[in-house]
Amino acid sequence: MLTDKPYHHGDLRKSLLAAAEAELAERGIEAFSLRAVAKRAGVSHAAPAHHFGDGNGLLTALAAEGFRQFLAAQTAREAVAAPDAASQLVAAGLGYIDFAMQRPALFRLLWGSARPDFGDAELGRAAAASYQHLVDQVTAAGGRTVADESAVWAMAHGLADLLSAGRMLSIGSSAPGDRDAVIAGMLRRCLPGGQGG
Amino acid sequence: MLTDKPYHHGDLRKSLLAAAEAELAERGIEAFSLRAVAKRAGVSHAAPAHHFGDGNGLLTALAAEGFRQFLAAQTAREAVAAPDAASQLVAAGLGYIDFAMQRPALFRLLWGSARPDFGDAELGRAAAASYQHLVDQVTAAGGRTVADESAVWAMAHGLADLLSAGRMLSIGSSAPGDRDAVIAGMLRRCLPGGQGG
DNA sequence: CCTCTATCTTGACGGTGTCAGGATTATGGA
DNA sequence: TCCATAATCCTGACACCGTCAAGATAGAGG
Repeated sequence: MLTDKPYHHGDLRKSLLAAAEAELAERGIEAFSLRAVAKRAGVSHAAPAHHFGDGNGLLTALAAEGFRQFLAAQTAREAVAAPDAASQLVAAGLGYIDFAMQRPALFRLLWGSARPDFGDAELGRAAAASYQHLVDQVTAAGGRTVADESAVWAMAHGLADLLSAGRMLSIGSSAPGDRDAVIAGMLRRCLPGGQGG
Repeated sequence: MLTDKPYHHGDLRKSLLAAAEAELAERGIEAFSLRAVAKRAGVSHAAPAHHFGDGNGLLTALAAEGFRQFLAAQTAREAVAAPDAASQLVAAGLGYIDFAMQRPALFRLLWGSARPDFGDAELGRAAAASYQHLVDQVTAAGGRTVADESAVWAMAHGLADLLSAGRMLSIGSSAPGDRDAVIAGMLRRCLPGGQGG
């Protein structure tokens, strides 16, 4: 059928995920509305239930996809960085922060929301893959202790959270090139082999 | 009148703030309900409006009070730390993280929510005081650059956010004493005078 | 004592998530 | 080809939510 509004959507699941991310970006996680997502996708208010169960189910699926893109942002930076382990680890941190600044709403969903079900298998795999990547990078850079691993992570995450929320204006308002250099310097302070810990 | 339910509450404003924090801790910011706060305070659903305007107004007032306690958590750690500037700065970081772990919901309200009105005068003062304290501490410790200031902040904030959300189990699950030592070591990596930046 | 104001309640409105039941379309075996 | 079955989507309903309007009650000041 080629009417204006076919009863079956085609790929509603994908459309709903895209609409959900757009709604998230425009209204924020705290004003997220399942009915608004359905309306944006041009579908009835109860349609999402057949694909995701409830609102948290939709956000769980979106978070799983988000974690994959989060990891991709890190590997994208690594691909254009120097091949030594330290540079690769710094590049991963820059990718971590890229993602947070370019898609702050999604970053919030991944790290600052209780709505996704982190017991979900698919989300669990995506999140674990992203964590494993961190561990591998730190190990390759000579990290041995828990502090080695946690330090770079916390530094990258702290910068990502503060910058994406617009709370760290001193760095956030500078030009991207300068910003990268400053951030890289801070990440390097946390590389394995630092004092303490 | 000494009946069971006097028409006037006495200090409803304070009761509502306490009820709001309890609701926040139990249900999270994303499920925060103004009516539930009113019910917990034993008052009608529209009563909060007379003291705070709307829901965001209540959360704005709660955030202002939260920032004061946030700063107090830092100075409490400083009071029992060595007097040199570096130790004081590390102590402030430990207090930052104490607050996040002991009152995660409130920490989320301060740093991860769009609901408080950060243009509000009282909240602005409280937040600025907390930021100024950081700047003073870093300056006293010999910090000169933006990176000096941002590095300790980001490290403390990253640890606080990840630990309070239960995402950094390697450190979060260890005993408080050991945890403090590890965290202090990581904070020291970010002290002014570090390489880079 | 009486008025004025602050405080709190009740009632209503539209919006939201979720469930039940019905309508429409695709699928796969006869 | 035809039809039963499943998948997909819609309509309607319910309780809860935030907010506004209007009324009731209590305190404060002349």
